[in-house]
Amino acid sequence: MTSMNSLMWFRQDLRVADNPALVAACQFAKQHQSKVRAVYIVTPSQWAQHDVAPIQINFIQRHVNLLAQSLAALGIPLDVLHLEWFSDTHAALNDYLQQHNIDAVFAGSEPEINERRRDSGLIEQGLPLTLIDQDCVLASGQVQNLSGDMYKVFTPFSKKWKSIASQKAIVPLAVPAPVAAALPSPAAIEFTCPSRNSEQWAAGEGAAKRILEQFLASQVADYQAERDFPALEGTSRLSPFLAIGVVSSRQCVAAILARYPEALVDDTCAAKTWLNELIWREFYRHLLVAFPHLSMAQNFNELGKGIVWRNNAQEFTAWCDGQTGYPIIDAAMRQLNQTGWMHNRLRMVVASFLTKHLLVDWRWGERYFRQQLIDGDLAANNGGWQWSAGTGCDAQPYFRVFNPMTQSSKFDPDGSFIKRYVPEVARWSLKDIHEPKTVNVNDLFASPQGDSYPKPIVEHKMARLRAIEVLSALKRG
DNA sequence: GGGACTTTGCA
DNA sequence: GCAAAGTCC
Repeated sequence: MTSMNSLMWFRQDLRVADNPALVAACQFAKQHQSKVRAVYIVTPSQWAQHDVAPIQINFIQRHVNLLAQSLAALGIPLDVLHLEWFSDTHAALNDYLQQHNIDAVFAGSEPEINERRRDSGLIEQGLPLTLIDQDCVLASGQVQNLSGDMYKVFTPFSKKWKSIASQKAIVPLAVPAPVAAALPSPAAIEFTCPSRNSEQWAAGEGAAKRILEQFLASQVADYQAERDFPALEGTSRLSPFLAIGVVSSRQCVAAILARYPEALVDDTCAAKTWLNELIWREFYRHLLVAFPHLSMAQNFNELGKGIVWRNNAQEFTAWCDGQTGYPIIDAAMRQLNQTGWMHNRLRMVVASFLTKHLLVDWRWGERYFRQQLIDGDLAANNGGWQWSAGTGCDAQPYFRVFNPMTQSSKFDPDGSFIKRYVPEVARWSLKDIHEPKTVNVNDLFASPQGDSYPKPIVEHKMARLRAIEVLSALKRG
């Protein structure tokens, strides 16, 4: 005899609110008057291969612990399975299903190729797994151009996205009702993985909800004006939560619509710029599903294969360490290294500098970002890097090379962000901070301890022309 | 400070 | 024909 229990398998959807797979698991159990269990699977080797940042792993661990508590209140026990690779999942889940008389497994879909292969493999091998689209407001494949294909340009995608979304009720799902008596508070769970303290970030669905509400109440209208200034807290700072699904994009869009009901149809809406950022996220996820080679470190645009990267290892290390001699670049990289997060404007600036000025393969930078970022997300990270390198979709003309000096004076005009992370230049003039001299007279300020600051690693004008020449030669064929 | 530098998808 | 997170002169 079978007891028809159900299993909720949590992955990148670490929340009990607006979680359609969890709701499905609870409904299944209710129909069959049976029980619900939940699992989270830790795969250190797979994560290492995917370059998941230790700080993100720590953030996930904190949320799995909080999730276990929330689920206990609903009468759902959470087990954490420690495996190594995705390929170990089938055997482990099969055992688990037998052990607990489980007949149905529910999980939210994920866009990355290894994750999708794992899931389709499990289904082929007979695991009773039901995947439910949950990581986007509009599921991959639902936003198509008139030829029935995925868009390759953001603006028409976003227009179509809004027109479809405006026809739909965007209503987050409630937390499911308890399925059984509350369970005792679960024991703390620790992953056997490299970990790096993420306590600088509040954790939990409640914290994410508060950040979202506060941002919408007081900042979203100024987002367009303030989002480009790293010294300000002008961005939502929700990316770490979105990346692991502590908050869903549907919750974010619904929260926008609660305050700005016209957001999807009125281009002058105060929330439109931030809404567009959420649509960028969906765009990149849809792209990852439509073009699986993006998950495999390949150029979106075939032409990218022809770029002869310089790939100078010392220059790459200087970039990673924040020692390029361009204060804006170094401040940005040090923010990443010290906090596990970087302001979005600066992500574009440093990516342009690495790929264009230094001609280092965008994959090197993309990988380094994933290794450091608390909000690491393959789709968005890859999309952003390829956009910067000029190998991506939404093609920018190849001669667009960010000028680090212009970007510096435009977006950190008083140098306050730079000085926070590059104290060596604190006493420099603003002009020198924004336009570091190739021959560095500021060495005079170096202290006897030797905390001098490097001269610019590359001269802008030469590097710009060099990058444009490499790319234009490619276009000429 | 406005136009030139460009390619490509999309309607 | 329009647009695309820029720079240069």
